[in-house]
Amino acid sequence: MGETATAAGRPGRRRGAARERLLAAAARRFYADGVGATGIDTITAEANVAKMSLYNNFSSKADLVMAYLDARHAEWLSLYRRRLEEAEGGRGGVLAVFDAYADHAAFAYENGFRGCGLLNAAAELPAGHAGRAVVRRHKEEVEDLLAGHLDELLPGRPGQARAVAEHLSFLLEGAVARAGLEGAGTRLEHARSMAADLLDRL
Amino acid sequence: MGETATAAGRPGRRRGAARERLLAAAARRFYADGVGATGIDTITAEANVAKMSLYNNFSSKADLVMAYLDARHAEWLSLYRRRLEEAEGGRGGVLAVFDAYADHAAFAYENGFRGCGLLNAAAELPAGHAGRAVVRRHKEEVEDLLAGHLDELLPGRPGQARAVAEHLSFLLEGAVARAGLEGAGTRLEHARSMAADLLDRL
DNA sequence: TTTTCTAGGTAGGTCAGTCTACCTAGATGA
DNA sequence: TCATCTAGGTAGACTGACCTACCTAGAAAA
Repeated sequence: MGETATAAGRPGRRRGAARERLLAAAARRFYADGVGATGIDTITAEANVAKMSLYNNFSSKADLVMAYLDARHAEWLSLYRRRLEEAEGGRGGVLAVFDAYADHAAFAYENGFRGCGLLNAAAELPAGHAGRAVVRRHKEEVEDLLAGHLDELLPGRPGQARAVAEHLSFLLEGAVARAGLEGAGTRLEHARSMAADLLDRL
Repeated sequence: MGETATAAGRPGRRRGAARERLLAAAARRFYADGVGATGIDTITAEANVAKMSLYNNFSSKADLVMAYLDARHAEWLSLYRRRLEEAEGGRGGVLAVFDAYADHAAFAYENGFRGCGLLNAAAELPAGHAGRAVVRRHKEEVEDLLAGHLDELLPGRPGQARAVAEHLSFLLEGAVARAGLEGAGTRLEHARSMAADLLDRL
């Protein structure tokens, strides 16, 4: 690699940096190539980190996968909160959820957009794996957020709010899946306007 | 296994049987455990077939995966056609699509329902893989079928028919994904009644 | 001085795919 | 009806690549 051995020449020598670099590299590779298809060596090489640093920071690859899932959920949440700051009212809140997904889709992924990273990971995980529960909770949380905004739009009608929240969460989930197959965000734009129409007709 | 070596005692000795047994075993394991997590040896063992029979019938594991994807698409289509026979009109046709997915979900999978087998496989396949195009075409075909039934319900309004078809296909796709995370068909029932409501309001 | 990093290696397993050597059901032809 | 031929089946060893997980020895940082 022609790199010098001086500390200045190596960006990764900061204390605690290995964990961050590992998580970032794992997120890139897990999303672009899949969890099973990504080996330990690939991740440590991309993170510019020694193999043992992985096992000093995570107890196993499975542990790293769980950290990836938690991080991706947190990442989406922060996109959502940023959108929410600019949003107004229940309608704005609902659309902020859709926009947060669009923001996530617009990231510069190496192999293009491939759908929801959490759902893709869940598809690979074995039946009882704890990671599948994380993904399920993420989807439920998104639906809950939608329900909260709809409560604002439908005061005194919590039943309808929940039903519409489920409808919108299916719409969003389906659009993300289709967008992932096509590598483009068009389907997400459609879903957003479908959601807006649906809110107009409430 | 205590099996005798006589031809009668071995079910797999019929000519051409190896391919069928391999496809059936691959379908079970690929769906329940994932494509990447399922090895060649597992499939041949479950099919009660020699390893060479796999390579006599398929050029590689990738080839077997493609055959699995085609077979699963064909399987869904036959479920749909069966539902369509009992269905009446455009409304019945739309609901037949939803019912076909529910039928697929009700199969006795070893690890329970895990969502759309095609979408799950696509999540594991690398970016340019031909299998991803198969899955994409399957989803487009489903949307086209919906659009055809909606043309019947919305004569002279093909634009609206296409828009509603996209909406319904997202609804269906999202519900399947959520149902797969939960291992139950409840979400699919909800999606079906959402679709019925939506048709009533056209 | 202690902690955390580094490079690189090792152990033990699993993977896809190939090969050899043999077997058998069923079509073909006398 | 019987002998033969052959496509497609069998069991299982084997190769080379890759996987996770852990280890070592020394450098760097705090």
